[in-house]
Amino acid sequence: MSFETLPGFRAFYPESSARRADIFEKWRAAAHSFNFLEYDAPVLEPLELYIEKSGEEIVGQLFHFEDRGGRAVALRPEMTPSLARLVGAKANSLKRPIKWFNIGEHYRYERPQKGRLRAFYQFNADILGESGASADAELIALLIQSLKAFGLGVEDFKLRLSDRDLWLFLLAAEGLDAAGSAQVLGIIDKLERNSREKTLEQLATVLGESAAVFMTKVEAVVAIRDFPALVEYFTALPIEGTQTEAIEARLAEWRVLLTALDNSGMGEFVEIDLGIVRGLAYYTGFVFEAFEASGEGRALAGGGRYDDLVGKLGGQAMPAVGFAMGDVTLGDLLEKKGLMEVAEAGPDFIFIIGGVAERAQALADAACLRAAGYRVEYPLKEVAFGKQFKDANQRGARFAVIYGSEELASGVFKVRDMAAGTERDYPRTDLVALAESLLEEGQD
RNA sequence: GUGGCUGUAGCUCAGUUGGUUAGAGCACCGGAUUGUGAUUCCGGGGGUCGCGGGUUCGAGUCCCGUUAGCCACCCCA
Repeated sequence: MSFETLPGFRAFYPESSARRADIFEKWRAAAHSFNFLEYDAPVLEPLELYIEKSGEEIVGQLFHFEDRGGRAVALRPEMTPSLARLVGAKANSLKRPIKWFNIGEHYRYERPQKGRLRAFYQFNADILGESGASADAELIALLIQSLKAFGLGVEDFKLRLSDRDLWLFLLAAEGLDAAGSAQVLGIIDKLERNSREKTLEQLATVLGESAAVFMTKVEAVVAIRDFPALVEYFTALPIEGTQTEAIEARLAEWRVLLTALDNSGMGEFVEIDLGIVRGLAYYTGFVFEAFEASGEGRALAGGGRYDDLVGKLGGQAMPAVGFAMGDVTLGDLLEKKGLMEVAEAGPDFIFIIGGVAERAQALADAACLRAAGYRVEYPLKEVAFGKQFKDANQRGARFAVIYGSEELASGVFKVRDMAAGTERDYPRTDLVALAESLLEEGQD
């Protein structure tokens, strides 16, 4: 009987494990630099948690089953519902703003394809308890920094920024209620993927005869790329009274957001693009997605404001904004750009052991250096000298230390710098101090 | 869930119109090599040719099914 890895799941041999560790380290370092705190939640959750957030349709996309206690459970497909529950449960005692992040594996029962697997890692970051656009700016700055940390620049990726609130003004002007608006946003979300004819057809089912006129408005809005044009378009809308003030207020929020991003040095990555509205209906304000600069591929990261969700899932209402970044699309991009760290570091020291008699001293020294935190390797069986050096070379050792009868007889610590090819004797005094100076300064 | 393409050693691949015991390079292990590493030489392990069925005297090769991978659609939290 033979077994294979389940579809859409990956095994991590040391090389890919090293790459994954590198990605996690950079994500974590970025989050820490913005003073986000790490949290975690169960991988297995009540199925109901996801149905409550996303509706019954979600069940078909989940790994779910009934546990032996008769509970309907699911492997987490995303982090946000768990986060909302955690925060909601302690809402009154948590210092705000709450800035939290998580790096964890998520599971979705979907057909694997380019940039999408069934098990993948996500970096989630959220700011809760602050409704102002400064929070959106802080979060977006973290998102951009998290990508820059890999050496990616403006020529590699961009962040497409949009706003569902602005869309709602437009839709209200068309006389649409909440349900109709949600429907139209769903159509706009697919604008890029569908033909103009198909989009028109879909709009007509909601708007009837005004669909064609509305379509031209949509095309004008989606073409806007800079803030002055955005202001011009929305202040010129034929809308009166309190709505006009609301639009003014909304544009002021935009100003706060864009100014903060410019001041943080992130402005160059941001591109206004109201074509982004994001699929599910719970987003309430700014929404954004990061893409490869060429526009190819799936989104590198996506997020937005969700001011109503915590109240719905956690009981206690709380404004929130967050993003998620996956390891699969990012890994593909890093690979393509040649920015993927490939190998795990080699050992600091490999011991070359002459024979059974010399092994005792080598083991004692290895234990000493290992206790001090150095990476030390030695052969587990008796092997010819030449082979040991060859092996040390192949394993990428920084230094080889020779344990032969001559060295032990004369009481020296003979160290060979594998890269330089130099070899020197050192007195057998403080090995840890010697190791430290060798690794810092090398061998003269 | 739907469709297209592809499955021969760990990896990259060869394998003639269907014909005996399925090969190469790389990688791995051992040796030449009992005190010095990237070269060289020799040897070795590793395959139910993705799996199942069919056609045939005979199938890695042809046909059907299935499974997995890749890609696209649906969906994308």
